[in-house]
Amino acid sequence: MTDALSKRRLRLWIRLLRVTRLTESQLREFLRVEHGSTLPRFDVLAALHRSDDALTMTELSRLLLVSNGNTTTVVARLETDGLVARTTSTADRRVVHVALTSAGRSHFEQLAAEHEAQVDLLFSSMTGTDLGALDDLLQRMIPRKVTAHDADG
Amino acid sequence: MTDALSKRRLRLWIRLLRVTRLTESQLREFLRVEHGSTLPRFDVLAALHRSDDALTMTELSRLLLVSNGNTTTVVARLETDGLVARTTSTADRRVVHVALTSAGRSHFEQLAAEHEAQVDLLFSSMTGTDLGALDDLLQRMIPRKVTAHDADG
DNA sequence: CGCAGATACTTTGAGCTTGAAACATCTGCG
DNA sequence: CGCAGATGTTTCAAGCTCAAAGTATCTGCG
Repeated sequence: MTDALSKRRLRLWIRLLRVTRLTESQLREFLRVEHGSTLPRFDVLAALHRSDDALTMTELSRLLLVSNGNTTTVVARLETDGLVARTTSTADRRVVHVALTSAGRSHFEQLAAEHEAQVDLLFSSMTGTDLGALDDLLQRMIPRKVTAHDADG
Repeated sequence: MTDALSKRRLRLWIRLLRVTRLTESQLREFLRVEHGSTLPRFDVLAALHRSDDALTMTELSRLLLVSNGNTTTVVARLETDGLVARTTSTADRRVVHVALTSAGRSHFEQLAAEHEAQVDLLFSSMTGTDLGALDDLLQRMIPRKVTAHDADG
């Protein structure tokens, strides 16, 4: 019954998407109402904070799984707001280093604590055991790259 | 160790988001390259197809977890392309019924089969047992609505 | 050195997405 | 009946997102 399995995989994907969207919409609401911010802005700040403050545009794009053009616009806005600073690399003048400003750092640290509390609340039904099991499953769920050739077979 | 649990929940959320984004980007690519279409278009067609072809704008928005304004624009485009039809309800003239056209139906059925195959491929590492376990976990993971009051406590 | 291709980033055009405001219509209370 | 508030949809402004095209710079081969 390979057929049934593929249907189950599809249903699972839909369910996964649903949980993700509901969660995202809650977090978006939180960021907007409490901090006048957005998810993509938060994501950029989080990536910069986690990496001890020095990422290139390309690294940022890859970490966040978004296009390079996208990163440009979000970072540009954050720069306007004084939360990050862009500096052209001296070693390679094509490269732009993006770092948190001190304002950006303190802004994010405040945000991050509340964000973690929100996530904790949203997933309060998940026990330690659940988390372990789910983590294990998601680890193996990472989708393999599908090529045009795969679909032919 | 409530603290550690909240950190684990946060890590789990990040992991979940990552799997979802990777999958979405693969499916987006598939729809774009193979069919010149997009995920939101597919989602609307899927909802209409599943519900035996008669949904209002509001029902559609709720099913897809997107704003009502968003639904308007996606449906408008699908209508332009002749894949769906809008008709004002006679019982309540505020209400718009959206249905697949026959072109839309056959277009979607073609698409759906290939989409299911893609998902099957993306998650080919997931066994029947995995699916059962994950399904169970996701069921309980559905985030509870967080209110401003919750965060105060 | 010189130039061909690779790499880093930005710009562009189109579509998606949101929340809020505007509009149309309905429902129910008096 | 009449109108106040609720409900369904669209419009709007702003921001997000992508892929493709464009610009700047670098690297390595000759």
